[in-house]
Amino acid sequence: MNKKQIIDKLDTIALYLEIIGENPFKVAAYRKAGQALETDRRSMAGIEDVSAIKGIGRSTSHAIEELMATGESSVLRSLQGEIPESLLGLLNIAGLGGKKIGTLYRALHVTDMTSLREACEQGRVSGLPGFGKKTEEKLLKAIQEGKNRPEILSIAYMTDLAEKIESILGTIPEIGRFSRAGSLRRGKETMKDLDFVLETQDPEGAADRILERLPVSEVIGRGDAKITVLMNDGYKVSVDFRLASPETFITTLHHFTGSKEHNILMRHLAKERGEKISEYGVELENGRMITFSSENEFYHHFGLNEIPPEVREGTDEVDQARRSPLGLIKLSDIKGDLHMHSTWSDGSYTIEEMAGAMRAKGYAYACLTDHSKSLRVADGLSERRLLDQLEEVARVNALYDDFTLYSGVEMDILPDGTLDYTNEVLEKLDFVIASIHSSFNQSQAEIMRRLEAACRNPYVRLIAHPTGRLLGKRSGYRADIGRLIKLASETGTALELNANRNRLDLSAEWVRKAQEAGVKIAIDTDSHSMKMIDEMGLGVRTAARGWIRPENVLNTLSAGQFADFIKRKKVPF
DNA sequence: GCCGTTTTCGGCCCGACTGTTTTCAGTCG
Repeated sequence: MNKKQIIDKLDTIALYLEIIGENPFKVAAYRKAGQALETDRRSMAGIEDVSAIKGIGRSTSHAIEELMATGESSVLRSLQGEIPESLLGLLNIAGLGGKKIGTLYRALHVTDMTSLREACEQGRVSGLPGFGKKTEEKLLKAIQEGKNRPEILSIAYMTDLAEKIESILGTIPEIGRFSRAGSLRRGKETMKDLDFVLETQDPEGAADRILERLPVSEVIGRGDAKITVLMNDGYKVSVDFRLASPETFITTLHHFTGSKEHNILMRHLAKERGEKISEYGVELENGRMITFSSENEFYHHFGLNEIPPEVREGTDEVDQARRSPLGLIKLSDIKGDLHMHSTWSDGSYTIEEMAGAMRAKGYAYACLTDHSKSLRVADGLSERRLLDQLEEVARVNALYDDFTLYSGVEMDILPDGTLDYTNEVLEKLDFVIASIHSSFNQSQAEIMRRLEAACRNPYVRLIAHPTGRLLGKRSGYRADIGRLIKLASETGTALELNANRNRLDLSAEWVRKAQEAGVKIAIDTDSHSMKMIDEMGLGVRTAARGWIRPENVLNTLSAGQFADFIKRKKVPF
């Protein structure tokens, strides 16, 4: 059994314990043991003694060892004998937790969605202690809605929705500063809901305006400090608005950015100092409450270097930040964009317009990388047009003395493993990207043969969007990314982190492994329009999630360093 | 169930909101 499977089993045990009404700390202990395993960066094979890990004790280490040896757990088996597995599914229903499910099972023999719905319809639920008419109605509604609401939505979808919401929040006079919080602010690829923190002196008025101006389909909850609504924008999405006073804005933002696990780490740290953290501030030992003007200041108070939202996942970020600055990549480290398209293939703006926009962004250089001839749908360039394009690149370059446009191409790796241009053509270009746009259904061996051919070509400097995935839409081709990282390292080929919100390809997890292997990363927008140039921020944040440092990113090189890189021949990393 | 140069017992992160209650349990994040 691999680590992920073991963690899942520990979580399942916790769910069972929750439903049978076990001591909540015992429930939490199984979850914590799982988290402790996840935080440990070693593989299961690399861990000699699981009980030596903090948070894993006698019982949990026994369960883990059993799972490793046999794939089964005696604790889990006996729980499975006690109550039906189908009850676990009920935990997905809003408003139901272990206690209530336990009551429903014992009193009404409810075992799954169907029997719960019947019990509600027959009015038997409202008679139970702790349940009432309203609960019964809510449960019925939650069962209905659960069927047509996806459990998680992609960062692409949620970013679009967040932008719409923000454009409206900006028009509300009762609201001062506001910020995204939660998973979206941390840059997670998928999430269940949206969170915003709003600064206001008039919570009542702010809440009224929000409900008037946003397309809200239902108000789930409303209090003095927060409102929760459902917005219908194709999917029904739950959105939380947390209302904070100007003084408590930063601590509230920190609290609702999470993650929950990160907050727990921070509160432990506070507790050791005799202090207490809440969304309202930090309560000192003498009882005085203090607030902060930035999150940076908040972390400094605890003797920590700043921890960006992207790595607040409750792993070891607090320990790391205590030792030294995390040194993660920031948007301001980016000096150029190495992947963009113009009207010569499928872009919407001319070469001159795109170059001007890149320069206006403050970049020192950019690479023009239109599509190659085989990508007919994108009007890929023939050898003739590609060579003609060099003249236009030279003309545009002559316009600037503080910006360099490099000539390049995004060349297709064909299904048979050959490349779309000969080396005689490629050697005339400054920067060659290779990527797969066809025959996604090939076997892993065939896909890897293509990627290997590209890596071994002396002119290919970068593999773009290495997995071909589209978040929430398609999983990509069958690439073995572990193997690709080895090939990239051997051949000195960089790997892309494509910043497009629909791609984020490679993912944070994979770029982290690439960095560990010494492979350089290029964070590119793959812009087809001027607006898309701004997607760089999301790419950088995804890299930060993978703990990427600027020195491992190709497009953090200064103008001079990048010019040298272009001139040099490929060598292994 | 786990943990400890404050402790081997008694804590375990903290608060909002809802619906059920007449002061609080359960759920959620």
